[in-house]
Amino acid sequence: MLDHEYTTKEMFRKNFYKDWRKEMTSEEKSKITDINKCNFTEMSEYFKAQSEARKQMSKDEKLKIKEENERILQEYGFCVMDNHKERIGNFRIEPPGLFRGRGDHPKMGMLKRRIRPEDIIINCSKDSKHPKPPQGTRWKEVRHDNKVTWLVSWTENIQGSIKYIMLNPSSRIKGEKDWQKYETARRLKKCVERLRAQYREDWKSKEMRVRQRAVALYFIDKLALRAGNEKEEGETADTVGCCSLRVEHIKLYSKMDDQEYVVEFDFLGKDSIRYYNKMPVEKRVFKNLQLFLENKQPEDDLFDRLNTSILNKHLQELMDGLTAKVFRTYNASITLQQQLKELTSPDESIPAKILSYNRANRAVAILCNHQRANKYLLSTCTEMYICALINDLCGVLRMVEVKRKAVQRIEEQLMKLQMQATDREENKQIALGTSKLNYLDPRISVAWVKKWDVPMEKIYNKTQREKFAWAIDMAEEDYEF
DNA sequence: TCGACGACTTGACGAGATTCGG
DNA sequence: CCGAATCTCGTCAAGTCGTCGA
Repeated sequence: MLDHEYTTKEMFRKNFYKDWRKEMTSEEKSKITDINKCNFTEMSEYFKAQSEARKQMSKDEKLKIKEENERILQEYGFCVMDNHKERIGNFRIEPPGLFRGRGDHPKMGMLKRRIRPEDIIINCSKDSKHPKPPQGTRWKEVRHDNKVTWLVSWTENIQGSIKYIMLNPSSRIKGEKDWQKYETARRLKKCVERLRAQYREDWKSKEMRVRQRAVALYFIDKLALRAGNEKEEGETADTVGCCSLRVEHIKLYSKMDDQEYVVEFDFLGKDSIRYYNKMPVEKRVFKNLQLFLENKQPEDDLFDRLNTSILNKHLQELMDGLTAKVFRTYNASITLQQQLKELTSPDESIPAKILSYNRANRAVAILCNHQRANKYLLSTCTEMYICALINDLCGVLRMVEVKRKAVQRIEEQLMKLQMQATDREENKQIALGTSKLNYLDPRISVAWVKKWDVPMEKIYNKTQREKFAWAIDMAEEDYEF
């Protein structure tokens, strides 16, 4: 880990040293008294050499390893559920190591223990043959709970939370759940205008808790914020979502440039990814926010009469199965559908259509704030490279006398390059994967692909096609979210 | 109502595999 | 066929949300 920045952090070193001491013999304890005097480079070099050796392996050796991995997958990577052989998601146990939280995590550097058979709970049906524990050991428990989907669980020692082994996204049980999720979002589509009218009405309520609820819901709907559960202080990095926003996370401007009633958001969200946004809001929202801020300190809750449990109970009353996160799914999917309609032109080429698709996908990723670590410098180099390539191609086109077909091929290649360059340029800050995998009803994409005769694999790779098999099966070109 | 706990989804990230131009 | 660029896929942390008992 020595190469990584976090090993220089005080918290990381302190936590690591504290846990390390617990593992020391008394002799080591008296000898090793200061982490800053410890030199780990020899170990570091050893592991670097190992990874170098791995890179240098011959084709044959690499193939051997690949075959061995495949054998392990075949042996441990599958189970039978309801008479179907299903792929298991994460069948390898998590190895020990030093915990790396994200952001400013108070527990970074702590020792993540090795998991032993005695930590493991197996969950299977009574009559099934489950894996035996290694010789001379035993499982913590073997149970038969058919109300849950996990096959194996254990308790992790950093946060004390439970970890699971579950099925792959391609499995029936995950696919059905996914489908259900999008069906709930589609039901929201049918009543969202009613709900919007309702929360706008609630902005005027005489009850503070109702107003707070209504403003929070407006943010969740309009900005696709997450619900924002309370977190235990000192246990995790300090991040927030909608309901847990604090006074210090927003700023109000009655006038900014040419806009009125602007709210500026600046906070760390999930995974300590920064959310920064300036949004003009309606006057009534603005006035409410001013009211919520009255007589509060920066570290006070913005919505002091609200939490996720209250909000979700309210939502449940408005629509069966409705919770805060459904808004993210709904808004992401509806945005994709609208954008696809808007951006796709019937007579453009396949590469151009794919660019349109990615642009629509990108609009959603931006809505959901799915950012990518900034690799600007690197990208700039590739951009220059691509520009050079394009120039070369143009030169070729101008200078050389070639047959019609060849010209056409080069032109196509040029256009494809340009499309890809544009795509890459626009993609620098934004990661499309998460929204594609978790928020976009796959049937929208399937329908689009069928309608425009775009090959499915241009949109979904192999794993994605497996995960969305249900949708590929189900959706025709006229599917409407 | 409140907090703890349990189950499940969502998320960034990086190593290794694959692709592609020369 | 080689090396760089890109893609894929696994990993595991960090969320959401429901339930349960006091």
